[in-house]
Amino acid sequence: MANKVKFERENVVRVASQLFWQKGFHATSTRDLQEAVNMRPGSIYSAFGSKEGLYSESLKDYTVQMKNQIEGFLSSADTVLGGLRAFVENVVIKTKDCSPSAICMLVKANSEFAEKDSNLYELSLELAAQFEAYLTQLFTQAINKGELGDTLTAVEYARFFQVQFTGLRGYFNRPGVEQLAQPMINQMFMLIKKL
Amino acid sequence: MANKVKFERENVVRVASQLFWQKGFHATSTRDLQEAVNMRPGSIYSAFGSKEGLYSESLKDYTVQMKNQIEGFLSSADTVLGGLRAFVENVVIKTKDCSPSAICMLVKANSEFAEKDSNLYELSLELAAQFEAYLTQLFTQAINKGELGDTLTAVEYARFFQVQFTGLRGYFNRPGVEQLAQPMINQMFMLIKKL
DNA sequence: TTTTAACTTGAACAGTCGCTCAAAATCAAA
DNA sequence: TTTGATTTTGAGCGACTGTTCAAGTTAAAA
Repeated sequence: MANKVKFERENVVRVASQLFWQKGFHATSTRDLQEAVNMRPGSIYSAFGSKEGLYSESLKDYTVQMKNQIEGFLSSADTVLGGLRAFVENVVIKTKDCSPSAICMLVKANSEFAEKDSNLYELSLELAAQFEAYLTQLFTQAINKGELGDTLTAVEYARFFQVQFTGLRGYFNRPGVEQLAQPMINQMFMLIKKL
Repeated sequence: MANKVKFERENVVRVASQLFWQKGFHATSTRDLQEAVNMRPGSIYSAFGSKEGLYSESLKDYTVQMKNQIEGFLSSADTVLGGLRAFVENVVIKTKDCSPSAICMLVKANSEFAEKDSNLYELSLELAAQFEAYLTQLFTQAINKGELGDTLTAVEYARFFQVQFTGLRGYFNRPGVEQLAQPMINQMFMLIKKL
């Protein structure tokens, strides 16, 4: 005794995620979203509760997608560092045209939500902490496999990676510097190994 | 035969700058600004033309202030690198409470304005390019003074500095990681010297 | 086929947005 | 003191915001 939902929740979230990533939360209107996901306000609000609810689900999905992407590169690489390098190269170099922004959506979120007690700010912190924990796992593997020395702990490598990665993505969020990407990524991984 | 303006343009821009830096352009309403600078809409609009005009002037002022700050640290330091280090330490560590955000306002601007042909996006690019040119000057001095080798060119040092600095500021835009700041800054300047 | 709970629709609400402009206030020059 | 150009004021405009909900549509269960 029911009617079935006519939209695929995964697709809707993915489309919303792209729009939010591109324009940011505040500059994306609910009418922008309605058009992008082809749903009327009532359906959106019954499915996600609010604009904030949809953003929340979009940001969570973004981090899942990012981890999936890393897993993909890891599974077709000989080493953990090789997988991470392929991931960084893909994000910084190859997706310049098809990605809504060079800057990580998590970083954008952390930058946009200023009030320290807002739900979305706290969500961005939580997801960033999860991602750091995930990276720490990967660097633990890299150390155990002998790819890296143990002058730094895994979490220290993870922090260093994040600083470099965020810094690079910010730097390449502009036109005309494409040819600098590969040498700077080479430098980044050279530094990781020499730390 | 006239009336004189009753506000000090510099102060108004500085206050507006803090608010924009904290909340971002889209999340700052003209009524927020009116209250913060204690001016009525008519006065603001006759002085700055639009919300965008006031933001534009605020962002320009921000970069001037940042350069002034660097000049201050340079003039009371023995070396260029020492001055830059004092600046970085001051920004990342000491201003955690009194600064609207750990993240550079220029980086926030570059991240917020997605449309590549918008005035404010192009302004953020222009100011970032100016800042890179300024840093390049400083690293040219550092090389000439023998503080750094010349395996990298001045502009390459400047790019490396920006990536590190932006990455660090992004990483420290969260609570509970304060004690990591000094070691990571030490690491940053160790790397610059060893490049 | 009828019933009925679930889903979709889109007009519309109350509030906020960036911004305008006629009127009032101000003060240097005449 | 009068004049008149300039600045300040704040009510209010039209557009847009996030969100609601009564009415319409759908399809599984009876």
